[in-house]
Amino acid sequence: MDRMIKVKMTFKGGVVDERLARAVDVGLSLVTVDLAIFTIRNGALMVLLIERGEEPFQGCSALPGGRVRRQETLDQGARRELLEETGIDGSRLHLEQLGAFGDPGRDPRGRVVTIAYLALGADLPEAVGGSDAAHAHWVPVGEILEGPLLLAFDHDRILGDALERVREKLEYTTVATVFCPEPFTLSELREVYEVIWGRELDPSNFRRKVTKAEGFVEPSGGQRAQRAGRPAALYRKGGSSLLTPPLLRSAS
Amino acid sequence: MDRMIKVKMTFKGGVVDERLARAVDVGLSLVTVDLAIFTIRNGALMVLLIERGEEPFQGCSALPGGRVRRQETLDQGARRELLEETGIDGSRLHLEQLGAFGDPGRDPRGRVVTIAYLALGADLPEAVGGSDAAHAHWVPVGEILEGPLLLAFDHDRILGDALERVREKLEYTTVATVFCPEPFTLSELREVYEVIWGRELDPSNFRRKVTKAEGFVEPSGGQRAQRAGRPAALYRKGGSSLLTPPLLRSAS
DNA sequence: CCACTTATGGTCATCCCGACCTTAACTGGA
DNA sequence: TCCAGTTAAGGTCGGGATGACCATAAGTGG
Repeated sequence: MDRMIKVKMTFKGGVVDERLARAVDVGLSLVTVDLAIFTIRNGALMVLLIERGEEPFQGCSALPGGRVRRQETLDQGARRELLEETGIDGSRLHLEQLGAFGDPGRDPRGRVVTIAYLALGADLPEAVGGSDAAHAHWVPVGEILEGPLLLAFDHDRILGDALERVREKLEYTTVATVFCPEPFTLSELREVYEVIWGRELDPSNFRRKVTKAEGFVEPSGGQRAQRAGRPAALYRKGGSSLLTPPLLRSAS
Repeated sequence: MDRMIKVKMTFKGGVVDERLARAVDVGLSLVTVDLAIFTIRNGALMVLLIERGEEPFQGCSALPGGRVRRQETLDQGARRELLEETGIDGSRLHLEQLGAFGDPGRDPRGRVVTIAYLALGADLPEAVGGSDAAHAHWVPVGEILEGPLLLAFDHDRILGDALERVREKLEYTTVATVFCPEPFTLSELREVYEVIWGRELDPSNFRRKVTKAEGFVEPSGGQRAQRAGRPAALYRKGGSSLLTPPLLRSAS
């Protein structure tokens, strides 16, 4: 480590050329954030994808994301990209780091390490503003993971990890409430679990668990008429973030 | 992004100077891996620390780690650093990514994003080989988090996150077995939980849970005499990695 | 007025869990 | 040799959580 290393790099139009590769030999890399943004629409779990306008993977779908800037934390970078892609400020939204993905070769331009984030929200807008997100659209998660559509880079893997993380989070935390616009009914909250876990839950037992768990939901008063049937009571999210006891997905 | 950006950087002796900061404006960063390596010795949870031989934080204790090389995955980089620092090949060892830490200012030399890893193992050697690890030593975790010893960079936070991750992992996975050299007794496995959770568990109830959980441990035959008392039966780790039902830390 | 739908609440057997007791098996000292 | 001490192993028992299921409430539209 005592020798002098000189590196000269040239960037043009976002394309990082081979000279970047030499820089990587001393530990340099591009660092980006990518976002797996989930919401529930029409009874399905949707993820926000953009259509890439440039190489590599031009025309492919990909998770939204971008480079981390100099003065910002990784969380701030994720929040900024979220705002640019969806126009959401992130106050009524759950955001957490998923992990780092940095296999060499995941980006043909050279070494790029991405920090993946998981974002969950209710009622995220259909038409997303911002310059980068001109071709952003919501896609059902089921269609991606089981269909022929392939995502750019290693975004399939990131999406798969994000989905598994969400499923686990529903068991041990109260995060499911962020999928529901307030106030919400217990049926709406139950639908969140059913959609994300892909199986039906007993309405009665679900109600018992949710109302008994301290700080999960609290009655907000009032009722809401459904299309049919008895009106449902309304609830707000409670103060707890951890769910005790947990609501485990059982085999049955 | 259509303009041409030229960056010239100079590195010497591992010190990244201010010219790196300009490179960061286009998304470049140093990427490192840091390892929180835990083992149990003398009834205490220990973490491997090194003494830094150079600025910044010269003389401070820090988690072992280093730069990610060009051709390796993040996991491979972590495994390589692990081998260099401990001489352990990692076959009888649990290694998983903890997360990325990249606050600007966490390293006074400039923007450095580190991918933190969690490593758990049994019987890790006291004297660690390798050039970088001349001053490596095991330190009880309790002394660090509650004592006056401050770690370099943001390694306090990484260590805290790693500790919380381990505590959670014991609840929902069978990873506790990697702390025990095989074959082990159920008392030895119970001590793992007691040391990491910082509370005592009922031996009888612990035995019931562990032996009933599918694939957690399996009898290996034979017994081992203790210093006093009835000899204990020996077990090996089972085939499951998920623990169902989980072994929750309760309030009582 | 009735069929249908959804919400809400209750029952009941089962399983899990924490607290506690009992017995087994071995060590070491009187 | 006998006994106290120690650890392992297994059982009991009440409370709580859970899943399966049933019953009633309270709306809708015919």
